[in-house]
Amino acid sequence: MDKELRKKIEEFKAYRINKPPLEIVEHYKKELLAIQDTLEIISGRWKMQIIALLCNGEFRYSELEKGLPKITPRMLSKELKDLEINELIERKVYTTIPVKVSYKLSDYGYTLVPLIIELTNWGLAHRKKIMKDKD
Amino acid sequence: MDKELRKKIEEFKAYRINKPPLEIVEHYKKELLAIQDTLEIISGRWKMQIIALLCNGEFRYSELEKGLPKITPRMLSKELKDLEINELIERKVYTTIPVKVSYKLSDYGYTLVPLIIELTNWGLAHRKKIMKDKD
DNA sequence: TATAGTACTATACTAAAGTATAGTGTATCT
DNA sequence: AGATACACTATACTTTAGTATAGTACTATA
Repeated sequence: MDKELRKKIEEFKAYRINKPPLEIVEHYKKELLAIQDTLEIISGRWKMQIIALLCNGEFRYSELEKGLPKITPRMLSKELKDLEINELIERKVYTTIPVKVSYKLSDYGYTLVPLIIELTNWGLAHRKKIMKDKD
Repeated sequence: MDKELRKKIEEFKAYRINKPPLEIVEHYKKELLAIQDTLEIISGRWKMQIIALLCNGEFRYSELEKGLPKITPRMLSKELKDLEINELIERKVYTTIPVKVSYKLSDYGYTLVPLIIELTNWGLAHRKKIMKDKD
């Protein structure tokens, strides 16, 4: 465990409160809600795969379909709509014939980067740990 | 958007690849899997609430029930089992009569701290943004 | 012998997330 | 007139997550 992490944990522990369980949950209510909000926005089978694609450029609907061969159109359009509602991606319609629609990560979408890095790092480390524990 | 964040985003963007969609998803396969692993471990209605409680001390099964009045015993014991399997929490049995069982966050569990902080901060900022956008 | 306390487990159900498959609207090309 | 391209939408279904409610195993105390 590196020094940076230790420090963060110690800082975090400084906020602990010594109260009965119900009061603790109440005390962290706002933070817990924030966590659930975030998780709702990025969880699910497809959200992060779509975000990963759009981190690498602007793609058309049909290109996204090619990148995710197992997604159904219903799911793809629903997920894109959700991401757009949360302003993480931008949808642009080209009035060519036939129409083309392209999607890209918005500047706001890129604010997810630190979170994406943490999710990735923790997951990679966890896999290593699980493997090591098996021996 | 602060300087730190900008820097992280620029670093992140340096890893972008210019390839067809299918190859991009393939290229980030390992990282996407890691993200899904992490999300699976901390997602759901109860996981973070339990973790939040256990960040603040050691609690008995019945105390956790009091902290989360709406959880069913089936869910509570299932979630605790999951968290224990992933070694995020430690279960200790006191052979008193009647038996007492207590749970606490493990040292490994505390490695989630940076992630918890990111999830919280992003969620709080997002709520602010959504509120501001409404005006 | 019956009741109570602790930490659960079992069974059946409902709700949410995701899948399968077919169809729509617009406009060009053959 | 019919086929094709693109970006979806509609309906029905299955799977997973979570809920409701009752019951178990152990032992002590009344």
